[in-house]
Amino acid sequence: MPELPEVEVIRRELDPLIRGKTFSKPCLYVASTIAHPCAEEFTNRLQGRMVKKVDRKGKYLLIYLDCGILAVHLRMTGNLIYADYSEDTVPAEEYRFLRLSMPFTDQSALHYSDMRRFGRLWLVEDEDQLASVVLKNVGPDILKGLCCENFLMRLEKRKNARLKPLLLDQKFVAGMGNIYTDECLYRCGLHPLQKVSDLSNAEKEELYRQVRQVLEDGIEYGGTTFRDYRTSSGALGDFQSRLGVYGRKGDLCRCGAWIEKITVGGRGTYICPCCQKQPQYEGKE
DNA sequence: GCTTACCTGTCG
DNA sequence: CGACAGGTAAGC
Repeated sequence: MPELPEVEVIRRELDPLIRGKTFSKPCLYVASTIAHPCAEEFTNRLQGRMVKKVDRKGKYLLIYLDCGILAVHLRMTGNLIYADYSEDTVPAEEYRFLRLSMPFTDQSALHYSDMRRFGRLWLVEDEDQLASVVLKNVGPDILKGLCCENFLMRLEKRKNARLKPLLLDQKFVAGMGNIYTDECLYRCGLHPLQKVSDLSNAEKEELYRQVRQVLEDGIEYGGTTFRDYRTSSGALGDFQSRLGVYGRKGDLCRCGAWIEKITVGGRGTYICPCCQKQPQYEGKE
């Protein structure tokens, strides 16, 4: 479900809600939800821990505790739900796919629900373990640790890569997913199968700008709700109304051409065939 | 690289 | 009924 903007919207909402709260005993309904350590150790060690802040790297939500870090990856359909029982605002529908409940010592709780069960949580001891166990294949966060020079250097090392698979590679840069990658390339007028080596310097710099801009726009509009995405208080995103190509096969582009759907790297991919020209490569393609 | 696997639901 | 879904890891 979520890409960087959705996780960031959740982070901004969740941080003031749970900062300073202390976890009581969690209740785990689906053992596979916990990636590290084992289920029993996870619940034992989370109990009694106090939330210091909620952070993020790429698509990982990082809940810093007075001792250790709770990391969450929502994958496709994961949802974090904040519930305050003195207000009772969360609709029962949100609890259909409940996998883990993490109550606080007051009358509130953080729940994890996940229809497809792909999402995972980790509880690690410190930054070192976070880096080696959770974030070992995660590159710089696009909106945090990535200046233009760094981005251009990284592109230089991946000259032969095609744009869409590269942007989706979290080790290259962290945060882009299927929706925002398509939107980004559409805005740049670049075809997803284009190779890095064919870009001009100006196009590379524009790619850097748009990679960041499309994510910032997504955050500004509260994320994209295509199906399951909700913020931690159950709100829907609004960026879906501002998408240029994603999910819009058959619609008209500004230029008057029909938006098409193709497959790139096994992912459904939306393009304007007029604004994003198919690259013509010689030989074996 | 590509394919498969992990899961469950929805849409055509 | 098959195809597909916002993600990633593993195995050719």
